[in-house]
Amino acid sequence: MQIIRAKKILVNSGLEATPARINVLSTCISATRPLSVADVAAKVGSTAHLATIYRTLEKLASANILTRIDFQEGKFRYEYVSDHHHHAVCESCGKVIEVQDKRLEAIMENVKVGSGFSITRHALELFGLCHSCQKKG
Amino acid sequence: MQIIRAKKILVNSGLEATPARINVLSTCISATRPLSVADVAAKVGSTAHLATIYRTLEKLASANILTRIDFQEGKFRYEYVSDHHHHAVCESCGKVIEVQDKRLEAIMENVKVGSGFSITRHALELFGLCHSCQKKG
DNA sequence: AATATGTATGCGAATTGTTCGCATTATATA
DNA sequence: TATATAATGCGAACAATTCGCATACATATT
Repeated sequence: MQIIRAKKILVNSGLEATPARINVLSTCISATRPLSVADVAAKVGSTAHLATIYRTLEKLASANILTRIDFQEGKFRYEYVSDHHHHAVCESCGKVIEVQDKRLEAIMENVKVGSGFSITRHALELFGLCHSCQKKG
Repeated sequence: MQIIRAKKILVNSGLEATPARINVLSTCISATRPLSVADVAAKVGSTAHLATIYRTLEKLASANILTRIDFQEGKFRYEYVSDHHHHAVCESCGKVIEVQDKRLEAIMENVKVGSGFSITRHALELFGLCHSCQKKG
C-alpha cells in the first residue's frame, strides 16, 4: 500500500488529498503496468465513483504525476512514472514491457521538424509479439 | 478526384471495388491530412452508411492500403500512405505536418527490446505547437 | 475547535465513437 | 445471365467518456 506516499505527493503538488484521490493514486503507484480506467475502478471499488476516477486521473496527469498512455485500444491507460520510458505491447497476450533506448531518447530530444514547430511531448509505443507468444504460433 | 486510381488499387489488392469503397478510398487519397471516420462520412455523404465506412476503413487498413493513426483524441484517423512517416500535431490548432527523420527510422528499425520481444510495428506521434500558435501565445 | 469557502464527489443522464446481427443487395465469375 | 459469396444498410447495442447539478468534504481562517 502506498497510501502515505500518495498523500504526500498530492499535498506537495497542491492538490486536495481526498480519499478518492489517495486511493486512485496509490493504486497507480502500486501497479506493475499501465492501468485502464476500468482497472483502477476495479481496484478502488466503491471508494470512488467512476466519474470521479476519470476526473482524478485527468487531474493527476495534468499535474504530471501520472502519464496518460495510449495503446490504441480505444481507451487510455495511466501510469505513475518517475523516469521517461516507452512500452512494447504484445498484440497477442497484452503483455507490456518497458523500453529504454538511449539512442532513441537522444534523437527524440531534438527531432528535426520543419515549419517552426516546437515539440513538447511525444508518444511512442511499440507493438509486436512477446517471447512466449512467438513460440505458440 | 481519385476514382480511377482508387478502383485500381482495390482490384490489385483483390478487394471488391464497390461504390462505397471507391468513394471512401478516393476520399482518403485526396486528403491532405489523416481523416477521422466522421471526416470521411462528411465527404462521402450518403453514398456509404457509417457502419460501412467503419468496415471499409478497417479493411483497407488491414490490407495496408491505409494506415490507422492515433492522435490520442479518443478516436482513430486513417491516411493513405506510400512512404512511412510520422506526424507532428499542433495541440492548439490541430495542424498536422509530416515528419521524416532518417536517424529515427534507422533506430526504429532495430530498437533493442529485451525479453525476446519481436517488434512488428510502432506508433510515434509528436505533439507541440505550430509556428503561428507559438506566436499567438 | 468551530466555521466559512471553494473544490471534489456522487449520481445519473447524455455524448461520442464504434460494433453487431440480420435481412437485402450487389459483385465477380463461370 | 445465373449463382455463390461478400458487402451494405439499418437500427439497436456497446463501451468509453463527459456533463450538470445538488451535496459533502478538505483546507484555510478565526
